[in-house]
Amino acid sequence: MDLEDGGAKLIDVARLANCSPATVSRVLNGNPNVNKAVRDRVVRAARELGYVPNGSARALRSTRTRLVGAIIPTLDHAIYATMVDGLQARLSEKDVSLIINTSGYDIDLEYEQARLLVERGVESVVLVGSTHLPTTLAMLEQKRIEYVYTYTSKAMESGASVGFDNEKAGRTAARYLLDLGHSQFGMIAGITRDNDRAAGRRDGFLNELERSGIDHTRVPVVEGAYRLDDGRRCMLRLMEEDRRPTAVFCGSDILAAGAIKHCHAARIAVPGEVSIVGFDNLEIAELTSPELTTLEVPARDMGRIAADYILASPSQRLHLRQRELAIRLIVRESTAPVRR
Amino acid sequence: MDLEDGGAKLIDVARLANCSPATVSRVLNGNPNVNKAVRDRVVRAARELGYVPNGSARALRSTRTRLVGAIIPTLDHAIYATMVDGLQARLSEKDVSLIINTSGYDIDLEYEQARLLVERGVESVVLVGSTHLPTTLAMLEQKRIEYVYTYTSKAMESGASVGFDNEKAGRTAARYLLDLGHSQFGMIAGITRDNDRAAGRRDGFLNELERSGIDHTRVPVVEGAYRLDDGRRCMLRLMEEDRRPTAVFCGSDILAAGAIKHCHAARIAVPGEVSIVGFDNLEIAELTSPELTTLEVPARDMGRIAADYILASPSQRLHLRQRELAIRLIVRESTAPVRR
DNA sequence: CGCTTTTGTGAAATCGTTTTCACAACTTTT
DNA sequence: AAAAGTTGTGAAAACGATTTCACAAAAGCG
Repeated sequence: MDLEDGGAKLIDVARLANCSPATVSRVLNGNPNVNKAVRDRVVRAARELGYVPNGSARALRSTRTRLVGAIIPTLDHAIYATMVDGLQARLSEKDVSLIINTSGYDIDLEYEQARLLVERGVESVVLVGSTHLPTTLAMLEQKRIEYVYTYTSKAMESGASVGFDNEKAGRTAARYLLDLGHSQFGMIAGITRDNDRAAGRRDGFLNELERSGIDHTRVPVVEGAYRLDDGRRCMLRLMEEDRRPTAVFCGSDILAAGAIKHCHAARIAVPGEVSIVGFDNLEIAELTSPELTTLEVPARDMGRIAADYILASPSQRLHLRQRELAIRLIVRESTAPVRR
Repeated sequence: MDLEDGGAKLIDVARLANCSPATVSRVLNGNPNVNKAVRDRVVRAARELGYVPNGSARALRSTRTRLVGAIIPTLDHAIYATMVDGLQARLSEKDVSLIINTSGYDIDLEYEQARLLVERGVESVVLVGSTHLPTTLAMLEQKRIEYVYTYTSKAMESGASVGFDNEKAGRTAARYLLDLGHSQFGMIAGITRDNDRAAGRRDGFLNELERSGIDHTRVPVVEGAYRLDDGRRCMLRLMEEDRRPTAVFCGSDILAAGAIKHCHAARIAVPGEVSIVGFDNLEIAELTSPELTTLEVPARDMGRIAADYILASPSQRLHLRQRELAIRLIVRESTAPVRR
């Protein structure tokens, strides 16, 4: 067996199988109009030579790359990592490869990354949320690249979306806490700048409170990055308010876990003095004490469903353009009726 | 501005800039031998047409794809997600794209994925651990594709590696617990099948005990998947032993967190009755109560350093082939001297 | 001022596939 | 048995860039 430089090419297979390159190409692409005998010869020749097709050449000629791009804020947050895991798993079942980029919540950087993805010839792009540069979307449209929003269910003029309604989720949290009899609220939100999801949760939460006659301008809202420390710091701030909240909604389980840690340190009883609701239902929600009441986000499903959309034929896609997933309230031990 | 089908190509830019395709190519690739005036015309023309190069064509002709592949067990485990995050961040600074595949700890699937990566023309591949099919490595070598092992520091005949010594880590845990005066041990290991890292930690742990005169065959070792539930179940099993261990080493913080949960449920005092050591230093290590003593794994650094290796020139690479990172013991509250 | 070297540019070949088109050899239909 | 349709195959063009080579013009040299 030759140890040639780059390895065998299609024409070498053709020579060995004693047929034309066209025929080899047909066999490799499953074209049925090839004589069984020839087909076998080709397959054997390809195997013998350890032939691996050149994807670039194939992509160039066929204009199909079987490449998908995803631009997410970070892989350091489990909800995105899990989403990508689901996405990748489904795509790779169909031999579609996933290029992934993290933007660190920076939509300008996101644009640069989208540009590179376009250059690479991705056929679809998965985005997170609905806040993007207009140029980013324009570029994708101009190049006829499918794109899918995740983590949001807002109806967009273009592009598909698979996610949930962040405002509704915020309202759900508010409703639940109101029903427990609370009237003093606080919120620890994620950084809302360029983050429609964090903003949506906050707005939904405040709106629902307002609807129940609570002046939302008097509800303290502090923002923190998705880190334990920030959760702790934010909770400290909330507890310094004149009227301490008895119920705090956090934009992420991480923030909530930090908040609980602060309460431990400050000897504030949870849920005795303050009820805490998280968001995401990460694994850590079962590790805090008390265990965390939270809203479950279907991260893996979003990835899978986004993949299904991408893999669907253009005609099937029409039915799948908009997909709102349910979020569930998971009641554990960090919430309780207000104490009189 | 035309809304043509696929968008402008290089030759269109050439026409608009009134020069040859060759010159456009030179400008786009930063070749310095181009007159300033022409260069400006080309840049302007490209911008005006919204020109985006066709990566496949470029890759085909130049045989450089600027594509890297990574095959990891899963993104659902923070240590891998974080590693990939670091890897991607560094690579994208240099406009290198990362294709990622998850193999679910299955080395046969890993081979299939490697094959697809080769077909896509990746120039390097990042692998996890040192357990791989020989065919996988042979294929990469035959195609002259660089590969980097992570999470291991074993000296391999070929390929580079960046990681740490899992056995040494296991010994460190054992030493620490021995020094606290413990003599009854147990271990909750990750699934060791096809997982050299999990096996290494276990072997190192048991070897160090043996060296201190403890018959390692009498140290109960149970294996669990990296899930809270498995940690709980495994701890239950250990605590049913005739001689209850007073010190348990876990192959992952997740398992350790599960173990602690079991102890809570079973009213076993940690660290009063049993000391627990985790592995990874995930965020959750600060969330358990008591907080978890653990070994810190430099996940992000591994990704970054792997990227540096990949981005280095062939001559620089020689110095970087082997990189062992330190792991640190982080002492928190889940461990204490043995009780008499 | 002629001779070599450098600089800037374009024409054409090339990368490794897929696709289109043509065509021979069989089948089926009428 | 002639006309029409299938089937299986190959030759050659095409995909969109980069690279090689050639060559004119400008610059440097003695």
